[in-house]
Amino acid sequence: MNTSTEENYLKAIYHLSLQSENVSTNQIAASLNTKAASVTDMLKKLADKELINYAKYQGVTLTPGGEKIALSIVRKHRLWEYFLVEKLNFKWDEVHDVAEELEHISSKELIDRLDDFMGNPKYDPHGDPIPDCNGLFKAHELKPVSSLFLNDSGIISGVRDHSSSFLQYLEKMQLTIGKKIKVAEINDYDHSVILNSEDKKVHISRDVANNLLISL
Amino acid sequence: MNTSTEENYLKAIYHLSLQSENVSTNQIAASLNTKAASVTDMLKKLADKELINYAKYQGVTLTPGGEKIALSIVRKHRLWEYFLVEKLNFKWDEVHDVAEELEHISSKELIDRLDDFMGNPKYDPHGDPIPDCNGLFKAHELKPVSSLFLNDSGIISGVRDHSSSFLQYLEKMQLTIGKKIKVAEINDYDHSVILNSEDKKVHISRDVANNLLISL
DNA sequence: TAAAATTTTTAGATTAGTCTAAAATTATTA
DNA sequence: TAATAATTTTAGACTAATCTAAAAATTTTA
Ligand SMILES: [Mn+2]
Ligand SMILES: [Mn+2]
Ligand SMILES: [Mn+2]
Ligand SMILES: [Mn+2]
Repeated sequence: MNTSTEENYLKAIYHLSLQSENVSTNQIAASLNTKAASVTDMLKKLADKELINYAKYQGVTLTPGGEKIALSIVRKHRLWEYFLVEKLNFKWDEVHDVAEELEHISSKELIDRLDDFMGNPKYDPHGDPIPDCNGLFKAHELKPVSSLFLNDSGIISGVRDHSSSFLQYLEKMQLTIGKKIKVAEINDYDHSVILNSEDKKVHISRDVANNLLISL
Repeated sequence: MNTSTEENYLKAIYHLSLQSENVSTNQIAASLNTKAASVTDMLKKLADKELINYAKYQGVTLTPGGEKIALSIVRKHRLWEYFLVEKLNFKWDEVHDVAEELEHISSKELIDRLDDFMGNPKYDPHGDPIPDCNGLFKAHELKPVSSLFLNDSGIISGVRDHSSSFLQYLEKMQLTIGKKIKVAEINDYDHSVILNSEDKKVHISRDVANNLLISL
C-alpha cells in the first residue's frame, strides 16, 4: 500500500502530465504547496517503487503502475464529489476539500459500490470525467467560450478554474453545467462576451470566457 | 486539529472507560495493537493537550474535551457503518474496517448531512447507539441471553463480540438484530441454550449466549 | 560560449509515531 | 514485610515527511 502523501504526489504528477508530458520538480512543489527539496526526496521514493520514471534534473513521468494509482485516486475524488452534490446537497463549490480527504479511503469495494449506488455517473459536478473501475473514461470535446464566434451556441460542460470563487460566480450568473448558451455579442475592445442563456443576457469578462468550457 | 492517531487513542480510552473508569497503559496498548512504551509517549501528548487526565503509573481518564472528541469519532464510525449496510448493501460483518478509516474524515458538515440523509438513525448495524451531533445518545437496556430464564423472551438488540466470525455465525443462525426470541430450553450441564426464533429452534453454546444481547 | 540566473539536489535538522531494552515503580504473595 | 512479579516509564534508535541553507547542474542571455 501507499501513503496518502504518495497518492497526492502521483495525482499531482498525473494532472500536470496532461499539460506538459515531462513534469518538473518545481511544478510539483507548487501544485502541492511544498518545497522543491521535499519533492526530490519523494521522487526518489516513488522511483524506487517504480511508480515514476525519474532521472536527476530531467523531470518525471508516471509509469503504467503509477498512472493506475493516480487514476484510482481521481476516480475516488470525482465519485465522492458527485455523492456530496447529488445525495447530500452540497454546492459544487463546497466539495473539493472534503473529497481531498475521502479520495484516500482505501477500500475498492466501497468505491465500486458507491459508484453503483449513484448509477455509475460519467461526469463529476464540475464536468470532469469519472474513470470507471478499470481507469477508463472518455472526456468531452471541450472548448472555452472565448474561442466561439458570434451566434455560436453550445452547452456548458466544464470549467478550467476550479476555485470556489469562480464556481460561486458562475452559480450567481446561472452559468452552470448543462445550461445551453449562445454568443450574442463579442466586444472587440476587452474581449468580453455577452451570452444568451435561457432568454437572459449575461455579460462575462474575457477571463470568465477563457475558463468556461462548452461542448457543441 | 488532532491526528487520526490521537483520535484512535481517545476512542480506545473511551471504550475502555465504559468497563473500568481508570484505564491502564497496557489496556490501551492491547486495544490498539501497539506497545506500552508507545502508549506512554502518546499519553503525555494527550495530557499536554488537556484531553486526558494522566498521572504517571496511575492510568488515565478522559477530560470533557477528550470525551467530546471520542464521541464525535464514535458517531462518525457508527453512522458510516449504517450507511455502508443500509445504502451500499454491505453485510454487518464487513463494515468495521472501512468505518475505521472513514471515521477520521474531519468535515462536521459532511457527517451531519449524512446523518440527515439517512433519517437520523439511532442505532448502528450492530445495535450500538449513535451519538447525535451534540454527542448525546441513550443506550438500550441490554442483557445477555445467558442471563435469561426458561420461557423468557426478548428482541435481539446487540452483540458483545464484534468479530466478523461471531457476526457471520449469527447471520448463519438467523439471529440478527430485531429478531424476537424465546428461551425454550437451558442445558444445566454446558449452559447451552435452545432458542425459539420464528418457529425454528436454534441451539447456541454458552459463549454465544454470553455475547448475544437482548432487550425485553 | 562564458557569466548569470534558475532549477534541482544534497546535507543536516525537526516532528510524529513507533520500537526494543533497561530502569523505575507498583502490586502480589509468601 | 521483604522478595518477586508485573506494569509502566525512560533512553535511545528508526522511518516518513517536512524544512532551510548550501552545493551542483542546467538553462538563459548577452
Ligand atoms: Mn475537486
Ligand atoms: Mn471536480
Ligand atoms: Mn465497528
Ligand atoms: Mn458497529
